[in-house]
Order: sequence, then structure tokens, then C-alpha cells
Amino acid sequence: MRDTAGVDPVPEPPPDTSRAPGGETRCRDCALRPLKLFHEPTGDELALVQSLKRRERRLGPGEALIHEGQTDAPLYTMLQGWAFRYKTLSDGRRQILSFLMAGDFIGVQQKMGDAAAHGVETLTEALFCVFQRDALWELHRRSPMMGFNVTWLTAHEESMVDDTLLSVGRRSAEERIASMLILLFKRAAALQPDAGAGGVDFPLTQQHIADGLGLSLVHTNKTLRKLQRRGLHRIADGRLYLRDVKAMARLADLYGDGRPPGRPLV
Amino acid sequence: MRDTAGVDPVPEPPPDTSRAPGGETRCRDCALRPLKLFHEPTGDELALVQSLKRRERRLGPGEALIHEGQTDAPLYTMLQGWAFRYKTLSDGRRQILSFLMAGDFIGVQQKMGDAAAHGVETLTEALFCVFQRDALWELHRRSPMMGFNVTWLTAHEESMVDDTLLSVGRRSAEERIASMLILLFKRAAALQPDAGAGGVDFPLTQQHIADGLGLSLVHTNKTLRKLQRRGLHRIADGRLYLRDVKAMARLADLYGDGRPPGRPLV
DNA sequence: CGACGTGTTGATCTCTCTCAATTAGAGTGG
DNA sequence: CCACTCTAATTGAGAGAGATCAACACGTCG
Repeated sequence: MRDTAGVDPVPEPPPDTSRAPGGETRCRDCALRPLKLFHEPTGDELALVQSLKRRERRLGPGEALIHEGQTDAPLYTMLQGWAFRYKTLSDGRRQILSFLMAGDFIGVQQKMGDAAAHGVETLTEALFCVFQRDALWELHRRSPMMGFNVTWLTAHEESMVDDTLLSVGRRSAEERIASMLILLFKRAAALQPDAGAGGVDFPLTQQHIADGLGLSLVHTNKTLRKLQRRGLHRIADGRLYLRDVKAMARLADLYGDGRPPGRPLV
Repeated sequence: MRDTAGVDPVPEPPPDTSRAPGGETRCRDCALRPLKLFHEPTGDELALVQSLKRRERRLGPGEALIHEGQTDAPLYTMLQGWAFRYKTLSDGRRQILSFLMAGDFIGVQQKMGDAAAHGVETLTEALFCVFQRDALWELHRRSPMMGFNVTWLTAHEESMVDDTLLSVGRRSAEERIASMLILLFKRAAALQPDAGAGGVDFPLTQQHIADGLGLSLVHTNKTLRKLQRRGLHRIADGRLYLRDVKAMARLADLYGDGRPPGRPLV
């Protein structure tokens, strides 16, 4: 605690390489709208969001959107691609907190002017919507309905972290992997209309899976292999195929849509 | 939805602040107020909260406030005591997601009418404020400022789960315990004006610590013992004393207020 | 007084980690 | 076209942190 307070650990904010001069989409044409992630916004609400939008930012795969400890990160919304939130220990050990996909909010956590408690990095080429710093407050103030939605989304994001915590804390390696694959498959499938049959896009490396589940890379590989050999799933060419969802769900102790089992919980 | 975007929300007629049936405290006298957990609410805001408050609920130690999978849980606020949120697997393995203390919200996660994704149980005798189901929406609608605060609190709660996930996923048993003790100490101390010197109340059993950190009871005991013998802390008679915060923080890889270290994070 | 919950400790056991080495594909430069 | 480099996936072997099993101590309580 000696030398941390005074020194600014924050790396320079990455230069904005991504201002899309002409081609930015307007909120009314946003790719997110057809997905029905939230209630259908009114015209006024769309206009409001549009007015708070500053610009877009496009990143290639493996780039940093927010550095851990960065102090001036704005509020983002994810429009396309995959990313993840993570934290690291000083010796480099990394834990991925959650994966982000189209429609997710980024940066609600940090109080304005505060340091980001986690980093965000892309997995694929990705497109983000950038909002001004006080957008969150403006949104609440001028549209309580949208503010309410943000609260709900934030709570939902937390419940996903809760699920991961349950996995990492109490599930075996096999169970963790089964559970993650199912959950990611569902999310990805929900965003990709033609999903299901032919699998879904799956840009994670085994290292990402390991870091998301608190496992070592080697053990992740061996476990993944085992499940695949057992015919539960298949990962190839950046796609994930679930071949035996039933068995996978049984292994993960996941029921229905992820709720606890209908058993004597009391 | 009439008065959403572009228009400031319409203030409701002044709610009835006088209702405070048998012995219940009114919001204006709430024990939480002196703690400055959020911005100082105006008189109108207090009245609003008061109008949404349904009643209070008092539980003894070890009682369930919300059962896992319960479908009709209302929204709560914690006034006194300790509690925790948890999830279990069907074979009984339990993971404690977070500990709750005065000022914490409970139940924001579940959409109205939805099943609770986690259970909540008390550690001590505890007092809760019970709100009607749609309180969350009413709060947003009638006081954007308080709605904004709820979003912020929800995000903050998530960041605490993030921290735990980092611990459980990537820290050793010693490091996890050190990190938990420091974090709980700080929270408890913040609520207890006379804190610091003589330690703080600490109602967790070793089983709770284990379930919160994804460890077994036995290993938790041994690790706790080791740290205590090393003079880092002491737990006795339901109180926690930190005897060497420096060493404890170093062990936990916690810096300052929990931010990542000022090291080459990139 | 016996039942129970909580804390302790010793003795195995095993799941997962770490270390090492190999293969395969993509990219790069000569 | 080929050597060279890098990243990601694999596999084997040995080591270890933490789990499981078993006992026991102590205080509370009906």
C-alpha cells in the first residue's frame, strides 16, 4: 500500500483509431433493435439515446477496450462481436469475469472519475457504441423507463457472474466446462437467427475458457478433449456444436433455463 | 410510458408519510441515514421511499429470507444484521455469493414474477425493510435520482462478486482468506462507528467462510489457523481483529482500496 | 446427560497444477 | 518455395494444494 496511492498505475488510454467518419448507424437503425433485448423503445427514447451517443469505436480481435485501472473510461454498449471483462493479480494470474456480446453494457460499474475495476478486451473484431460520461444519469433523468431497464440489465449481468462463481467455487472441471459451453451456446444462439443446427460462432481459445473457469490451460485442454471424445460437443473452426445437450446439462447440473432444480431446496 | 423521453417525470401527489404502524421506524428516522451510503435524499425522496415501504421483517440468526427458487419474493433492504446470498447444486454443494449488511438491496435481480436465482439467509438477528413488488419501477419513475442510485448500488454489488470470483478462480486458499477477511473487516468497520481498534463483529462460522471461498471446511480451518498463528489476525467470540493488515493485504494481493496494482498490467 | 453445532488435527487420496515436449497451421522474409 | 517464428492445441509425467475421511474437544441446550 506504500507506493500505490501516489503513483498513477494507469496506462495511457489507447488512441482513438476508430472514429468512423461517415458510416455510423443511427440508433433507429441499430442492429440491436430487432433482437428484442429490452422493451421496444419509443421514438422519443430512441432520440434520447441517439443524443447521448458520441461515436462508434471499432476494434480488431484481441484489442483492449478498457485497461484495468483506467480512470477515464466512458460508457459503452456492444453492437457486434465478442469481448470479455477480466481482472488480474499482480503476478499475472487472470480471471475472466464474464463474456460480452451484442447488447451488453460496459462500464456501468465505475463511478464517474473512478478507476475501472476490470479490463475489457475483444475476442473478435468488435463494434462499440460510445456514450458520454454522464449518459447514465441523463438516461435515468430523462427516461425513467430506460433507466429502469439499465438497472435490470445490470442486475442480470450480476446474476451471470453469480452463476460463474457457483461454477468456479463448487463445480469440478468437467462440470464447469459443460456449464460454460451450454450457457455460451445459448447466448450466442439467441443472437444468431440461423442458430442451433450448425452450431454457433465460438471465438474463445482454450486459454480463455481456462481463465473464465479458474482452471489451468492444460487441464482445460484435457477435460475439453474428454467431453468431446464422449460425444458431448465439438469445437472446430471457431464454431461450437452441442451434440448431446441433455448429457451436457446433466453433467453441469443445469436445469431448464439455468434455475435451480425442482428439488427439495428447502 | 407517456412521460418518458424528453420530459421530466411528473411528480406524484405528496405521499402519506405519517403511516408508521406499531413500532416500525419511518424512513426519515432510518438507521441507515446517518451512514451516508448514498447521496443525502431530499424530503420528497424520503417520503417516496416511505410510501413504497410495506412493512418490516425481523428474522433470527440462521433463518431464510428468500428460498432458492422462490417465485414471489418482494424487494428488501437490509436495516440491521448480517445475511448472505447463496446458490446450491442439486447434491447440496453450496456457494455463498456475497455477504449482506445494513444498506444492501436484496432482490433486484429477479424480474417480477420470476424465480429467485439465489437464496438469502441470515447470519445474525436481522431487520429488513419490505417493499412492494413494483417499488423498483415506481422509484425510478418518480425519482430518477434514486433510480440512478439503485443502478449504481447494483453495479457496486456486482463488482463485489467480481472480486470474489477473482479470488475463488485465481487465488490460493491463504490468499482467498486474507482477501475476504480484509474486505469484510472494512465493510463491517464502515458500519460500526466505534470500529477499528477492538475489531468488528464477525458472525460467520468457518463453514460460511469455506462456502464463500469455494474451499472445504477442513482446509479453511487449517488455513485460518495458520494465518492466526502467524499473527495476521484473530477471530474470537464473534469478533474479528486484524493484527497485521499490511501483511494481510500483501498476502491477498490487495492494494489500497482494492484496485489492481500499479504494475505493468499491459 | 446425551445430542448437536463448531472448531481442530492427523492421515490419506485425488483432482488439478506445473513442467516438458510435440504437432499443426498461419504468417513472414529471403 | 523453404526456413523460421508464433500461437493454439495436445499429451505424458510428476508434484502438490486442497479434498475427504476420521476422531476428538468443548460449549450449549433440552
